[in-house]
Order: sequence, then structure tokens, then C-alpha cells
Amino acid sequence: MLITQAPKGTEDLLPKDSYKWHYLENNFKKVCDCFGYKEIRFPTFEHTELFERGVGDTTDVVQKQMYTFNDKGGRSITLRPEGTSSVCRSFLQNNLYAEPMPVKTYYDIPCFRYENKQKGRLREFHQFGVEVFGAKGPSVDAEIVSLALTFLRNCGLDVMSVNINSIGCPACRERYKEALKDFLRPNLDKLCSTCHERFERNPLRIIDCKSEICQEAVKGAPKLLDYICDDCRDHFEGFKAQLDLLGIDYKIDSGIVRGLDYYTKTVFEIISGSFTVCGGGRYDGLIEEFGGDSTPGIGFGLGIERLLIRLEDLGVEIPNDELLDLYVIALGENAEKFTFKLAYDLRQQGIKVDIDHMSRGLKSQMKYANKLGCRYTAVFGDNEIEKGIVNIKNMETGSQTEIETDKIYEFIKGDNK
RNA sequence: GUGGGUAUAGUUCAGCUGGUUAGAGCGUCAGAUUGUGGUCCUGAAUGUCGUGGGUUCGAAUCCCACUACCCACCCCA
Repeated sequence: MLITQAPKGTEDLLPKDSYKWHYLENNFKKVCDCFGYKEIRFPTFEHTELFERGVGDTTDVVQKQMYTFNDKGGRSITLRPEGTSSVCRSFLQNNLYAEPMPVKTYYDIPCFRYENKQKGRLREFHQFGVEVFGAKGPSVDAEIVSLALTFLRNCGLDVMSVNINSIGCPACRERYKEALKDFLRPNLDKLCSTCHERFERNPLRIIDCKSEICQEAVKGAPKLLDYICDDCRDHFEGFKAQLDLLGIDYKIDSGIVRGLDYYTKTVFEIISGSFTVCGGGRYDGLIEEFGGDSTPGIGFGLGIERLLIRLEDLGVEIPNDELLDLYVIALGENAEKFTFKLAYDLRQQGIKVDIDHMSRGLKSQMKYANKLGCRYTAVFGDNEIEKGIVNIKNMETGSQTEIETDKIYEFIKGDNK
């Protein structure tokens, strides 16, 4: 049983669906290219400590969701739960800080988190991401949001909202935490048990607790935005101004806290339906945390599976541009040999051609061609081979054109434009 | 990790309060007078009824465990 069952929370990508992924991947690369981002690739696993330090060892991700094991050399290794930590590590290891700033990168990776499977939530999931280093002004913040939106819109996603917030720098957060605790303290006993525990350790989380009691207790609580320092405030105002400049609609959602420790100042989410399709923010202290010189950074992660689910729910058709140009049908043994060679020659020239491998009848081959989806079919029997002339059928219109066999390449190429 | 639901052909599902050879649509394959697909018509194949155990003369149907999926919490992409 186990051998015919993929591990929980993993999914196969089947041949009939792969074009969808290719479409999104190509689209993302193209958009990143237009925005001046270059691809970075890095290992699937890292030293466990990288994520403990980067993501934060009090976060859920690190505490209970990591795939961690000891390798044969006794090193503690973890399958990456996210991309940012690795990119920062690579930035330092490869001296990318010596390159012209800002350094703008993108990636397309699988990530791993051990948690309960649900729709749009897998143990191995895939994300597109972007990370920028060295630019501290708010225009980069707006740039990556606009990049994500451009990509999503190009994919056909039009139902979504952009929610933004600022969680300030560590200094403002400390001040705010104290204010929040002062506000909640009188009602401390009324909070739900988890929030009771959170009170000292991570009071910010109480704000978006779903329990009704806590929602009630949080009403009228001080807002983080009112406690951020002048520098953080200026940055946030600048961020909003840049979004306005681009005509991007957004909502300020003071509830966005994000579960990864490294975020500072800007945080944002792009929501569609019930999913956070894209989430990210600024992490100005992370490179320093890893031992580098203070370098601002910002990025986002975008869930591919979630995006695909949303596109499907909304009835958005992903175009399939991987269809065959030509399906060649052979009648009889002679023709099979002839078309096998013909297909090979056309394939050498870059035409997408397929042929029958089952020795089926004409009708079956036509049906097969139709199901595969192809632009043209050509039927070869002894007649065609002898005369060197064949009928090419346009599968969309049903019309046929008589052409010389050695003109097939020109015919299809000419039509490709 | 916690709570609830579901599990029947490739797929979506039907199968009444346990009773003989478990059904349908879609899909697949093959035909429709030996050279042209998509519509229509005809026919065929396919299930240890999620896995293991129990109750019973008898279980797809009732009970338990396990596994997977779905939903909520938690968290996040």
C-alpha cells in the first residue's frame, strides 16, 4: 500500500496538467525579468540553525513544522520551510554585498512544512519568491507589491485585495507591546487559555485571536501603527504614497502580524478568496542577525498551488501553448515506416509532431489526434507516398489543404506567425 | 497538535431500516459496410465496496482501530 501512496501532504504533477505550471513559471520569469530581477538557486536543505536564527526559534514554523534530521555526518539538516533565510545565507556566503546595490533576486522552489493537510496547504508546496537587498527606501516595497500584482493579473487572477501594515522596528514594537499589555492586563483572566500564555511571550498574537472573548477584550486596544517611531512612520507613509503613484488599491490591516520573526516595518498580504496567495515584508535586521553588515532586505513568497486553486475556482482557463503542431496518421506498414522517418525529420527542424505507435485504424488515430489536441493532421497511405502530395487538415476549422509532402515544414512554420 | 465529517469502477456519485450474480453518468477501448476527429447511436472492459479486525446464519451497509482526504482551530504560501 505504501508504495503506491505518496506521503501525506504531497502531490504529483501529472502530464496533462504540467502545461499549467510551465505557464505560471514562464510568466513569473518574464515579469521578474521586466522588473530587473535575476534568478537565484540554492539548496533544498540547509543547516537547521539557519532557520532557527532566521525564521525565529519561537515561531510555529521552527517549533513544530520543520523537517529536520541528522545526516550521516551528524549534522542537523532541515528541509527549507521558506526561501528568505537561504537567500540571505547565500548573499553573505557569496559576498553579494560587494555587487552593485540593490541586489534583486527571484526564485521558484519547493518548500516543506510538517502540518495538517488541507486545501491549499501541503507539506511539500511550491512558491515563487523575490528578495531585494540594500535598498531601504519605500519604493522597493511598492515595487515588489506591484511585481506580484503584475504577475497575478497576467495569470488571469483579478479577484484579490492587497492588505498592508507596518509592524515597526524592534524598538517601536517593544514600546507597543508594553502599551498593549497595560491595556489587556485588567482583563487578563478573561482571555482564552492560549492567549493567556501568549500575554508575556507574544502579546501581538492576541490581536488576531479568533476566540470571541479575546476579540471582545481587544476592542479599543492601542494600535501598533500609533506607536511606531518617526522613521518607521515616514517609511510607511512613503510606501503608501508609492502605491498611490502606481494606482494600486490597498487596505491597511492592522491585524497583519505575520508569523516569521524577521519582519520589520512593511508587511503585506495579497488575498484571494480564502487564501493568502502572496505574503511578505521587510526584514532590515536579518542580514545583521546572520553576522553581516547591516543591510536592509525585503521580499515575498507566493504560493503556486494556492494560485492554481484560485484560478480554477474563478474559472480562469490557463492557455495551453504546448499543443502539437501536427499529428501524422499512417495507413499500412509502408506508410508507418514512411511517417516514422518523416516525423523524425520534422522534429529535427523543431516542429512538434506525433505519430501512431499502436497500429490503429484511421478513425482511432483521428480520435487520438483530436484528444491530444493538435493544429493539423496529415493522412499517409500508399497514394500520398507515391505522389508526394498530402492533404493537411486544420483540426480547428476542418478544412483541408493539398500540399507537397516536402513543403510541410514551410506550411506549418508559415502558419505559426 | 486538537475537534468534526467522509472513504463504493480511471472519475463523480447511487446503493432504502444488514439478505442471493454491487449500479449509473462521464472517461477509456471497440464498432457504425476496409481513407478522416469533435455531435449522435451501438457494444465492451474495469471493483478483494480505503486497510485490518469484530458482531452476525449472512456486512458495501452495524462496531473498533489504522490510513488518507475534506472542514474548523492553530499557523501560513
